[in-house]
Amino acid sequence: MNSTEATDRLLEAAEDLFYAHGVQAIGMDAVRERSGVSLKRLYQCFPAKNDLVEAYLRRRDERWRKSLREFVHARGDDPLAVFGWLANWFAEPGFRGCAFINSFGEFGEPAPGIAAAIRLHKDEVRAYLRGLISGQRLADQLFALVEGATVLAAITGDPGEANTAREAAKVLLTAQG
Amino acid sequence: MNSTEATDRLLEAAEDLFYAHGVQAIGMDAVRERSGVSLKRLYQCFPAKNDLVEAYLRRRDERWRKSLREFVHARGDDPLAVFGWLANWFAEPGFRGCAFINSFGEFGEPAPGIAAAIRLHKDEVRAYLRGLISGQRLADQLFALVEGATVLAAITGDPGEANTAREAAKVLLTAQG
DNA sequence: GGACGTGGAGAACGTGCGTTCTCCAGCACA
DNA sequence: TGTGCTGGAGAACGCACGTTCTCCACGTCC
Repeated sequence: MNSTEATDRLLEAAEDLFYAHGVQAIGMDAVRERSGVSLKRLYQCFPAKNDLVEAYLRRRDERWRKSLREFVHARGDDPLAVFGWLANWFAEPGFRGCAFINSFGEFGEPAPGIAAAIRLHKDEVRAYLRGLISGQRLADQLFALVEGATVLAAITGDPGEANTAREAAKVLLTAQG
Repeated sequence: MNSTEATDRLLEAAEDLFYAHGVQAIGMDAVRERSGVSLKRLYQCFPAKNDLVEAYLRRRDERWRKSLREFVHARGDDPLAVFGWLANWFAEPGFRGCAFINSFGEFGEPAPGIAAAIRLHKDEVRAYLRGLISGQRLADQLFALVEGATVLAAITGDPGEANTAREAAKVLLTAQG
């Protein structure tokens, strides 16, 4: 197994475990076991756990936004499609809310790289919405709805939060679009 | 010092520390030091850390909602006042987002009492908004805005998220109120 | 005054975990 | 065949922390 395949496997395992159970609840040994990569190799790829966490967040950001972008693009870049994508996401088995919000809660004072990854993700999503929607103010309003729906769906376990947010978004788009 | 004063001091210290740094980052010894209550007494009042965490959340829920309720009531129970209160909260030094969302992120699989306290808080806030706003659907939409603004203000550090949400709320209230 | 219960200070214990170290099997190469 | 290198398995180390235990000072009742 070469080094890039090892990092791939590690990131795959890390994402599954960190997202499902929280970063702090998962030890390096669990990542090793799940990935099948030895501990020695693990520390060659990621010198410390923080590095693995940061890489996990950055990779998840890329994949998450790509999935959203493609879904929405396939629907003619209709801003409301964002909420359709959310509905699917919330209904997935194993949905546990936004990995970045969860990580923000998990680390009182995150390591600089981790804090940066969290902020970057939100900045990127905001930028995406601003590109999708004419009117920066309107885009930011929809962004708040997206975040609120995600948090509430995670805590209450009700995927219907996506529809609530979607209806609000529709009103906002109609009134201000 | 009698037992009720000890629990008060403990809860005060726990809230300060848990909210500021996260629950996991704070050891029982830090709570002891800050409260001035001996470890023995601490474990008499709260047999395990989980019990202290749960009590912290339940107390914070009561105080948080009381503060919001009174602020809004003093402004004629205007639903938009909710967002004025948020703006004040976000601008407070030491604001670190919603303690319940943070705790949800912190514990992958929370102890049952803690999970219940988190869910209860959101249920209570939702119920409060539904009482404040005619139209359950509209109240739920505003609830999503509240949660989204809180999360974004915490992560970006920008208290202006309250105004963004407020403007959205105004449009929703006008269109559907 | 002397036995006794109460409560505090802090040591001690057990465990989990991030990180490093030890040891060895397998292999390339002379 | 002997020699060194690579990488894996897993033990070991150090530390943090939840929880319990030890010891002792102090006040209370016979």
